[in-house]
Amino acid sequence: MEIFLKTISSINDETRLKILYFIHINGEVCVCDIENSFEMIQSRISRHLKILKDAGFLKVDRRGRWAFYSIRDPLDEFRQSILKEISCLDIQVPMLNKGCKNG
Amino acid sequence: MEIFLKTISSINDETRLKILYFIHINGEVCVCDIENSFEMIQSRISRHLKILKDAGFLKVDRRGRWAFYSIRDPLDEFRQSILKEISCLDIQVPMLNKGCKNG
DNA sequence: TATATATATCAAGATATCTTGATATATATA
DNA sequence: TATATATATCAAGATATCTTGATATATATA
Repeated sequence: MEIFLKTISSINDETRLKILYFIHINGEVCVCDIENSFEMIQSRISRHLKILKDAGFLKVDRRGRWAFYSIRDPLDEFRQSILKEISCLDIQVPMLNKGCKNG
Repeated sequence: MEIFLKTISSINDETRLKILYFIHINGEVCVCDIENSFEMIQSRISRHLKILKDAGFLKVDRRGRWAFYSIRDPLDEFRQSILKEISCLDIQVPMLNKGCKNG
């Protein structure tokens, strides 16, 4: 129940839906890529990424001073069905705008 | 997007999950059945039923002075997958306690 | 070693959601 | 017709969530 509600509340926010979809179509990105693409302040992005990660949608890979976020793989069937549904929503996300000189 | 968020926010609440699951296993029930089974005040139940109905999970059938709520049928694939996931959660709901002389 | 960069976290104010109690409306019954 | 019952809706206070700006931490570079 708590895990289910954590999963649901994580996608109950327009900003997080956009971030999740953005990562879904762009693959692995770092925080400042999202920061620059969406033109949102970093603390806001970081907070939403943490929520999506804790809800089981994202994983992080820290390399150097960067944190690279991507869709967790494998994703269980329920989260997959959610992601599929989100993909059908015609969400407007910005182009990827790499904001830092990473690898 | 708005419809998706309305669907998601409707299940982002423990009380509504319980009510939805309760209707799922008991079939058609009226508001006072839920009121008596859950021992919650009527305005609270009414509000949550409206949210679940507006989100596409429930339908109402008004007969006499009663409003009978049940799972909307047919239910689209996404809401079905949500309902299926909720069914696996081992949610504790009270026994059906009919609180009014209907039917 | 000093500085710059990337990220995470916290506090405070703003906004949204939930619960309760009061009230309005519609229908059934005396 | 008057009263009781079932339900919906509203206002107000309580609680949760979101955004911003400040700050802490870790790593890379000069």
